[in-house]
Amino acid sequence: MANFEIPKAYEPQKYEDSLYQKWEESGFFNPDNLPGRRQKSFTISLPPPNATGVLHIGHAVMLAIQDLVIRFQRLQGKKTLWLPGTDHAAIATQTKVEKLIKDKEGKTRFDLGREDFLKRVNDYVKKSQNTIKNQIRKMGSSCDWSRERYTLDQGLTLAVHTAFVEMYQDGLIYRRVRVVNWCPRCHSTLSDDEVEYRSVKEKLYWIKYGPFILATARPETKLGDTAVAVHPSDKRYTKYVGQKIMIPGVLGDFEITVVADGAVDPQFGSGVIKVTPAHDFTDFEIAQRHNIAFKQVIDEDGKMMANCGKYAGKTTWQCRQAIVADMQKMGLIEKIEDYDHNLSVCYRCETPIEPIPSKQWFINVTKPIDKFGGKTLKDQALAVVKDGEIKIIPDRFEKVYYHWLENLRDWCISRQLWFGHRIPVYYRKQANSKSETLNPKQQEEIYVGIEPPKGERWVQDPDTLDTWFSSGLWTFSTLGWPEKTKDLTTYHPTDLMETGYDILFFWIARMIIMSTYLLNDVPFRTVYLHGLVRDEQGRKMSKSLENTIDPLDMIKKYGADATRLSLIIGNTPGNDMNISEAKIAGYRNFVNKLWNISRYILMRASSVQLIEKPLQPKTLADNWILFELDNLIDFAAKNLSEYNFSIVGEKIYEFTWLKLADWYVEISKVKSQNSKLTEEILLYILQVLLKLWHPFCPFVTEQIWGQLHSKELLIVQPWPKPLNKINQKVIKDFDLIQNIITAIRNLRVEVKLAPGQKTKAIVISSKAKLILGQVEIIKSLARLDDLKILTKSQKLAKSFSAIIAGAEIYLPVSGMMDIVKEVKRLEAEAQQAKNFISHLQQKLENKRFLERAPKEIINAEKDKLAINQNRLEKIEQQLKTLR
RNA sequence: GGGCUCGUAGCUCAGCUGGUUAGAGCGCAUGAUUCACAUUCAUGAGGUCAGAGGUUCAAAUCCUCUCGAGCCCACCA
Repeated sequence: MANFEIPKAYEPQKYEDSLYQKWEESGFFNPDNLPGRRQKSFTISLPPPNATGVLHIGHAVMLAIQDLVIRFQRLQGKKTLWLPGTDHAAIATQTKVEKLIKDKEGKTRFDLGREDFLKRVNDYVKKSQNTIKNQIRKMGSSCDWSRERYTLDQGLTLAVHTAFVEMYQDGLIYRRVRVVNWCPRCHSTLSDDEVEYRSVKEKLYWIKYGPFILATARPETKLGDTAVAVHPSDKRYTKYVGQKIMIPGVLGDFEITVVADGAVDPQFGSGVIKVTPAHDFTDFEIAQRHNIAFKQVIDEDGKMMANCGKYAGKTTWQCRQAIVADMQKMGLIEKIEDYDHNLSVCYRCETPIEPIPSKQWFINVTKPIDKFGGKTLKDQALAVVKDGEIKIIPDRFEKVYYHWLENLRDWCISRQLWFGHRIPVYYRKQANSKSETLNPKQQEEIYVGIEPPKGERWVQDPDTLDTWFSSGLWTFSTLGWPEKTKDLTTYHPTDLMETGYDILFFWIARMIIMSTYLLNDVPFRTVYLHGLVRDEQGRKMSKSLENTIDPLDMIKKYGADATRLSLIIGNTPGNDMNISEAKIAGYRNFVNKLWNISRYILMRASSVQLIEKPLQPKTLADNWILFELDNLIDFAAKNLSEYNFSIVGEKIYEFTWLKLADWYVEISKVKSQNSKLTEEILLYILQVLLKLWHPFCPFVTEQIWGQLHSKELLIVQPWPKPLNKINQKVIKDFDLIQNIITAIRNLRVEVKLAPGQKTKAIVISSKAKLILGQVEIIKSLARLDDLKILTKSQKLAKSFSAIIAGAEIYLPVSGMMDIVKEVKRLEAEAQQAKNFISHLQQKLENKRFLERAPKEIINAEKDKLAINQNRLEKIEQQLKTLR
């Protein structure tokens, strides 16, 4: 016995923080400090959480998976870099701070002014940024904090400006008036992807429209109508096409043009639509095709403009009520129907979107780029996935990606937010201008550059860039781009991008677009998409349902290792997973089991040391467990490098608990097995197992490793190598021994023997020699005081029996025996065997089966038949004896 | 309207490119506690693999349809 004490139960809270500190101090999170010669690099860019965020279960999955991969690759001898950072998340952060100020002081950002407001936001970010970073540490994430970045820091800002200028110079960034998604609350544009849809019950108004009757969900936009459109082949309306018609309206008659356009569905409604070019995307396009004027009637606050007469100043909703009432009075409403409608809302504040015309900056995704041989941004982004330069897991998302890209329209990148990267564009104010704050967008003279231009009267564009513009550069801006740094050449392209499928478009696609254009290279080789985490009933977690699971609570209660295991095992890529506290508690139990297995091994070892020399297994059990371990090492390495995490976790779990703890450890307690070799084998298995488990549950494994008198931490150990010495036959042999033991235990329960009570047993088997060799083990694990082994069947006194493949087992009767019950049990078994035999016989009599099935299958079926026929025979003999 | 995922024991899920008498964990039942661990151990009950067709010697696994749950995309007023 070793002369040290290990606590009976593993208490993660006692060790985790100091272990993390030890790792950080070791410097091994930084690839530059890793020991040994490491040629290949392996890089992951951490998807940067919002700087003001707090760790939620979604982050926890992401961190668990990425840390698993990075730790595995580190054990594999790679130069591993996991680069962390935070995102300024322009719209999310600004919205959050605006709300805080509104709630506390009742002020808007406009009350404070740009400068003050930004100061408040930056202070808030600074204050809360450490929260998320420390929470990332709590998960055990082995990321290189020395390379940590923030999307608004100096280097990344330079990258953003450089990217903008380069794209502008290549003509890929342009400014134009178009109808854009406008959030009246944020007071900003949104990209198409930042718009979400809510299905709502609304009204559909059928209105009389001059000679037409048509339906609209938004009668207030009638004030901005300039045309009516019908389908070119719709004969009903041909006579009107090209005409200008006066339409009676609530503000008097107004003139519209009738146009024919393919966008109209003649089957739908009356086949006529009113065209409001300024406040509808389709209508804007129709108007452009037919050169129709547009009339803006809704302003940036979502209110009706001065040109709307008595409706001016009303919100669109108020205006709708008023205008409908007025139209009803005028008899212009034909009917009103209930209507299920998709309402577009802002993805950050849920405010309904108003399409309004506005002059904004866009990225042209369909312009041929000279230096790429005429390929467009779209083409390039499509090609790298189609050509397999980037692999998406699971691959079904590749289709989703193609579909999105193929339908991508120009990306609106300017935002009227204050928080974010200011657009590096400057306008020259006219010298004679009186106004101090002249709207720069009306100026003609423009300068686009990384640094502000020299000279007088230059005013910077007030707008900021879409937050996804800067995160699109994340994989390389964090490595020093636009400088040609050593990090950039060493670690880019990154190897893995691991994130939720919900930001495939927002982020993954944008990164690919930006990287293929700016670096002429992919940002990453593999994309692994995880699913959403839901509650145990599969519901989305939300505060209102009170079903959220806070990973920090779980870490406190069950430990980071258990939390990680529960998020990885049973989780497959692309599919949502359900999680419950019970599941986490289950893995807490497992972690404790691993702890106690180690405790047993360490306490029984006469000297604890790393096993470096090759082992020579002696017994059947030794050979068996080492064979299983060898298989496990290979299986784990292969599948982890292919990103099959769950199955690997399950297999190591099965090995640890069901094979090692339940069998080998129990066998090692048998007196006859008590040898120095057994101790060494146990130590060896432990040392291998800790390495295999380390990527999954780093804390407990590192803590146990600390007992093994290793010079170096577990985190930088080499991945284990299989011994490759073992004979396959041991599996079958050991199987028989296991089955005999289980069968006896089974009989003991059947017979209601007290667990502590020893009994006698007789085993009849052709493999008597094998069994004889394991007699001590069988006696011990099955609690026998005597085991008789016979080769041939012979007449025995009445006894309980278990007939298994390869052996007959008899338990002599002590006292009275319920013969009727025992006969019943055996008859049931006989019947089962008969059914199976006839099933096999049918199969083997089928000519087509014999002709077409592969030889191995046929032979396997024949073997099964023989075994079961033999078994049936034995059962019937026993039945005869009993009767 | 287009596309995708899922439907296997009471619950959560494994079962890959078709070939075991369909598995695991939790829960449940019975029993066990000096001897690493009750955050434990032993044993057991529980499923015609959503339904219907088809392909095949062979289908939970491949194809078609139906039903049910959910997600994504789309300019249908």
